[in-house]
Amino acid sequence: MSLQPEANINEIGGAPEKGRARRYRPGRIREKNRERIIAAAEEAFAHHGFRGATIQNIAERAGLPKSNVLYYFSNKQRIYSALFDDIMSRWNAVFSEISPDDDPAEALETFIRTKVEMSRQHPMASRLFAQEIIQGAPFLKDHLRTNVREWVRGRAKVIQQWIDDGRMAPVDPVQLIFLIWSSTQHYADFQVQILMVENKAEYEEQDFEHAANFLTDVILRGCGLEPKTR
Amino acid sequence: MSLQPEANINEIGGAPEKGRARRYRPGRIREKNRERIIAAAEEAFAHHGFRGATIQNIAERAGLPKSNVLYYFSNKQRIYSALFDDIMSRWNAVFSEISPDDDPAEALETFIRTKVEMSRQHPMASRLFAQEIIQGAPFLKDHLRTNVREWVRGRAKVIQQWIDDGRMAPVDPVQLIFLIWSSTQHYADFQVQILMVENKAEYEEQDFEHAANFLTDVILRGCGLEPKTR
DNA sequence: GTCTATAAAGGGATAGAC
DNA sequence: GTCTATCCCTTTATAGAC
Repeated sequence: MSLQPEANINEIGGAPEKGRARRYRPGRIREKNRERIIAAAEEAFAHHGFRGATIQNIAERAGLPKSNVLYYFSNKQRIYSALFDDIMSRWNAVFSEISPDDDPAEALETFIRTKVEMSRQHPMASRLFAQEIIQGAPFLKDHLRTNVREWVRGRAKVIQQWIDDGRMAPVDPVQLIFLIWSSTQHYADFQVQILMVENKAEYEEQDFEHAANFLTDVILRGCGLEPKTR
Repeated sequence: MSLQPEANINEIGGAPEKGRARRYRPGRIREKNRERIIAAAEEAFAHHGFRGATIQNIAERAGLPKSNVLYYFSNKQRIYSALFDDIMSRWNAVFSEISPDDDPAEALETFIRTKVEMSRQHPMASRLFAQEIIQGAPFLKDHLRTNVREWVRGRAKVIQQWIDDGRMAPVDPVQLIFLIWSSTQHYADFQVQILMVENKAEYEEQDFEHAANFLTDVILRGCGLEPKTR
């Protein structure tokens, strides 16, 4: 994610060191290290929250000395913020492109399945986000109040239009969005509980399909719709 | 919670200090302080997780000096564990007394409404529990693997019986329990997000009723049932 | 039972050698 | 760009005066 295209801007300005034919582009190590730190930080913060996570721990996970981490990100907060740039943009992309002309069942099913898929592919990101919200959203409060709020209002409007057109049962659109968020994210955030209850060491591919099918069935039927797929 | 009945055991052994007619029972201050610490710790741990919370912060919230907190609970872990005694027992009581003879719609509706009510009355407890699970359940793993697992199996069995008797749609009982957990706890755990999106400073009484009505409608209909109340 | 003092360890962040 | 050494602060926990 956020990898730049092959032709790197840095190549233009960078003087090849002492004329030797180096195979590295300038900034390449930088990029790689930043990514390793980002990945390590996602785990650390998801595991312990902002205060509980330590730079030392992030450095260890990234396989770098502590001061190296602080060389790339000048302080703890910068690391934390950097994580949410990726997360929020991914997050925003789901269910954004709906219109009143779409088929409600199809659109909602895609929304649910995409969210379950995100829980599968980015569980750490989901947990990190959950931590931030549970802790009172100190860093994301503004973002929630503006961007997320607008996003929800936009989607709710479309759902309300479907209801007004008699194409689905009259349920509160905003609550419906909350229901889909909570039920799908649960598979990432409460993974340990689910695994313990189901007596498994880890998820299998079919578990997510099963979960997505279940949620699609119940929620769509709950909205007076019939699932299209399968 | 966990308040003992009026006749206090301690009264038997306690010598009334210097013969004066004291109005305190021995151990009464102790009890009161313990409760204040418990309440303060719930907030602190819910806010910052185990590592992120500090004894200093708990002491401040409780209005006691730090060493006083460590006098009552010998270390940080003891405070943390003590919290879950209360939480897990409350938690266990909900939806426990169901039988295959019960009406599915009525039983599920009660389950949903009780859980929403718990989110309203004990949001800190819910957040604390969520934190613990997201962080990998280091303290509750055993409890999940044994008690919670058995609890879910028992309830799922009853739901499955309802399905086999043709009294509700054939949905996965365990997934249904997860759905009800996640969707109801969401109102406590993600409170900040919900408030920001709905542009409110705090919840009002009607919000919870509205949420409970919505969830009852959608989930019961999703299970091929009709809500009884209202 | 309460509180001050303090030991011992760990945390974030910076300076500066390489 | 990398890494060691280090400063300074906070944290947990204990000792011991009151």
